[in-house]
Amino acid sequence: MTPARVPEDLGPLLTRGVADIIQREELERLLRSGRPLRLKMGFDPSRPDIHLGHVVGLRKLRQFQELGHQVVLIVGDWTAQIGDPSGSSATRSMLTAAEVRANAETYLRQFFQVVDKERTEVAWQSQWFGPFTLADVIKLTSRFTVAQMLAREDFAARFKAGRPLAVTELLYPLHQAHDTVMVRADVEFGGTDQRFNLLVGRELQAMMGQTPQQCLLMPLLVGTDGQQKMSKSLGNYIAVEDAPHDFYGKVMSLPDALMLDYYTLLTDVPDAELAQLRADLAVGQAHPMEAKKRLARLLVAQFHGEPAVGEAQAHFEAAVQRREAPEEIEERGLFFEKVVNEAVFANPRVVMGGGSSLNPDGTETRHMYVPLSFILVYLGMAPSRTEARRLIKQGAVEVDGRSVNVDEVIEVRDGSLIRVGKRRWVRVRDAQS
RNA sequence: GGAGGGGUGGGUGAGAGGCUAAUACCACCAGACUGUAAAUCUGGCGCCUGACGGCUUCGCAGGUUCGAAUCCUGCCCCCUCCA
Repeated sequence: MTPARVPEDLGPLLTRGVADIIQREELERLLRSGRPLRLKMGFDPSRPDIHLGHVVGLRKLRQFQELGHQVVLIVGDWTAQIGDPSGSSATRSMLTAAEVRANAETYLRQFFQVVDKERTEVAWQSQWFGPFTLADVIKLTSRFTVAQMLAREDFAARFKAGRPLAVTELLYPLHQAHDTVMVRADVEFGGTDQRFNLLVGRELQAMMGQTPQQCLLMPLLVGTDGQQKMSKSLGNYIAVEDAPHDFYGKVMSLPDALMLDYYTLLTDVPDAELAQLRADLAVGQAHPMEAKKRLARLLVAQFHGEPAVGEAQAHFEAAVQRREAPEEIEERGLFFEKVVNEAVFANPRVVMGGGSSLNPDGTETRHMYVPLSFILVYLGMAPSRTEARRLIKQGAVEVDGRSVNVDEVIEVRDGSLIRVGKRRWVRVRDAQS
């Protein structure tokens, strides 16, 4: 086994993007020993999409790999098939074996965008939990007391408050600890919210005669809302596989206050430079927008490659900053005649109509005269006429570059361009059937 | 098995017979401003109606009332505590 490289300065590795290390001295000692370490990280295959929140930890893994350490990824397939009644959140449903496999595949593809595949071992939890019997479960659980489990603050809080706490939830940390024992982890990586689970791993290892793993806790990345941790269920996430221009846009929509966290946790921009940037931003020397654009470029490059950057930024500048109509506008077909008929039927007192006019080049253009609110609903740009009217009243709608009054009967031609809000555009086509 | 608490608009959560299409906060949508989809401010946020106005909503089904999310009955579901 080739020994791991030992950097002179362990500082950056162990401080940047690290919230806490349990037994830092011990971890340093291990790193200096040159022995390749087994770095454990688990994942839940019920959520296959990797977002930037996960990337924080993956980058840290990668940094360790660069020194020659080995990642052991635990696929939580067994747990995922059992389901998770955790906390107040809706019960996570059970997945079938096939779903788990498909999700794992997706996950791994994204995982290896950051983590080095050559230095990764993938372990499936069902390898050891598959043959687990009730006797094994009892043996495992008998090593712990309820009081130990209640040491976890959120368990204790819920218990004390009389809120539900499922028995299986108490088992979760034990599963994870057992995983640790099975792969003989030297270091386990996880978010700060995983602290308790990782600690249980240490205890179990000690009981089993293994050296307790060191725990590397990563800060939780705040999501695009600027409030809560990034998570798929909160919808405040930026997925690794978001299309480049979407990805770029989402980064730009981050509250300014979050920028430096993202720089720190997700890029390699040196600490000194970031300190300077922070100072410059504070006194107005640096422009927040420029700083954020740079962040967006760095991240797009990281996940989509350098070539995608220019296009993503150009798209943002045109669509958002200059509010130009996008290059490609979605076309939606309407059957003009039918729309007119139905609109007349609904509002017999309003004068409407349709027809076509001759163009200089001899072609014909069909058009119709109908209240705009109808058209917005037909186009799916508003869920109801009431909502459509609201949008129009608020001045959010433009047809062929003209703003419109509420329920004015307007001319819509085959090819008309309709804009709702700042960034929803549709080109109307007469589908004629 | 016993006792108690609760189900309200996307979420949290007020309301306890008319003043309530239903407080507030969050989310969301729009507008203004700007440096962006940041921040801030303003407006909106059931459906139908050009508008006046109308209609349908508070777990489900009935009932009492001139009038119910609010009271009664039955049912379904959730939670807590004691066994």
